[in-house]
Amino acid sequence: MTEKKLLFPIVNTDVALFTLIDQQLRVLLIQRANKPDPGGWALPGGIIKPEIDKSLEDAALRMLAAKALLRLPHLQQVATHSGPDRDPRGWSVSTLFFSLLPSDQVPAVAASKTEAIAWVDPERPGHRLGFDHGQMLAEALHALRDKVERGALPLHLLPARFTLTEVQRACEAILGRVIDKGAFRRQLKSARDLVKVPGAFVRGAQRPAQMYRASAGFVF
Amino acid sequence: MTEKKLLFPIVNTDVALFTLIDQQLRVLLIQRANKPDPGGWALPGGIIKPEIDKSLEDAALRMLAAKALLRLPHLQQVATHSGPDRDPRGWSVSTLFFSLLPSDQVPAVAASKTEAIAWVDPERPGHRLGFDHGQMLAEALHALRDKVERGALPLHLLPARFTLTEVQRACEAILGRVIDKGAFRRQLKSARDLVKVPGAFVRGAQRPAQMYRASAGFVF
DNA sequence: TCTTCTTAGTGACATACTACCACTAAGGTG
DNA sequence: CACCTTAGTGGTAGTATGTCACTAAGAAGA
Repeated sequence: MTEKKLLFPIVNTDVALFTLIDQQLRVLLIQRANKPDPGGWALPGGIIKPEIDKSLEDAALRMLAAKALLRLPHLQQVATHSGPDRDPRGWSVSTLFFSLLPSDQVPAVAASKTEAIAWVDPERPGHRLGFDHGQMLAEALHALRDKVERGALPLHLLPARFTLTEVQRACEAILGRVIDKGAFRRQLKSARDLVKVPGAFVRGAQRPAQMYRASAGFVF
Repeated sequence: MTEKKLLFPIVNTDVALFTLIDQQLRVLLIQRANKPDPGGWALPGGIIKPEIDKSLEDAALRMLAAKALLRLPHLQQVATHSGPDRDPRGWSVSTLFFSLLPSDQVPAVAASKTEAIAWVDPERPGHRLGFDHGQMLAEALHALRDKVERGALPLHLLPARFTLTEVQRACEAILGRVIDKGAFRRQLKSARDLVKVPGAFVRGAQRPAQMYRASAGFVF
């Protein structure tokens, strides 16, 4: 570390963007093109621009929008990391968010000319993560699991219409364990988060499955 | 807002410091002496100093230490607020923490020459709070309640040795409702957070009460 | 046409947990 | 020594949850 530390802290955001691919939980990593640690893999994020961002959330959404995600259905703060050494450019503050991307919108996330992307298993990212992003990813996953464990339904991972079994599979992918169908559906009924879509069924080589959508006042 | 906005965001911390006074939950407010909003009441906090602080937590502890609190037993992040207008000095980022002060250390917190202090009911602060500190206080209280509701024991609010009834009163003060003694003590037993202090009893006009202390590996 | 297979969807039971309440224990007080 | 107060324990009932069995409704194939 030979370069001079900045006088003001660097303020940036990072997002753990989760989705489902083949009913498996995946998180978005990007391969850095720019100054610190070029070629390294990291959570998407970057330095905020006070002249255009109205908040940290705003900044995080702006940076993801640059990666072809116009509207994210959800963004939740996890924690803020800080310190003089976690970013080689100097004293930095980084607010971590997690977000859920509907599985049918995965193709909308594309690699740019300069940055490669990868959807990886959040428990075994494979790529060595730069900065303290390994720890951050673990925290984001923990926050997501905790929320689902407490009964929140990760409907934002699914298309606008879905079956109850799809909701169950999404929860199982997040929690990493199988859930009993009967008990799970009991919970779904007691919560008021789901509404039947009349006449909409998924057909296959079995009994058709009723489709549902998130109720009006649903918040994850 | 006529003054020019700063180019870099202001980074500061705020702490909702809770304690028990007469078995009631109280939070520390200070009366601002300095530049923005002099005379207004706010949560203790301030701008970090990258040259001496090693993290946001470090900065928060340093500012509280200046108010005669050398060692705080606990500090937990709640959320980070941000935006161009929440602080009149310009675009700012503020990380909110909450902390618990043992009730027997309340006298150690003293007003300085320039700043008055007040211990107020977090649900009805009485004083109008500046910035967005009203909202922040509500969030900190919610985070504390949520944690206790999920079974965490607020032992840091109590002296090093305490009775089971004192633990129950502390939880009741936080949650704002009475708790059944039988059910509460069952929970205490199943958790492994408490250890009897042999031979230590509190005597009064009734059966003596066994004293306990936090177990070795206890974390709030 | 009818059998079989697969997943949707419901219900029944045992267990675990918890709210509510009653009871005994062990001091002090008058 | 009767009585008051709080400490501490245990029991019961109602609720929530895990486990599992069963029926429902289509497609596929003999």
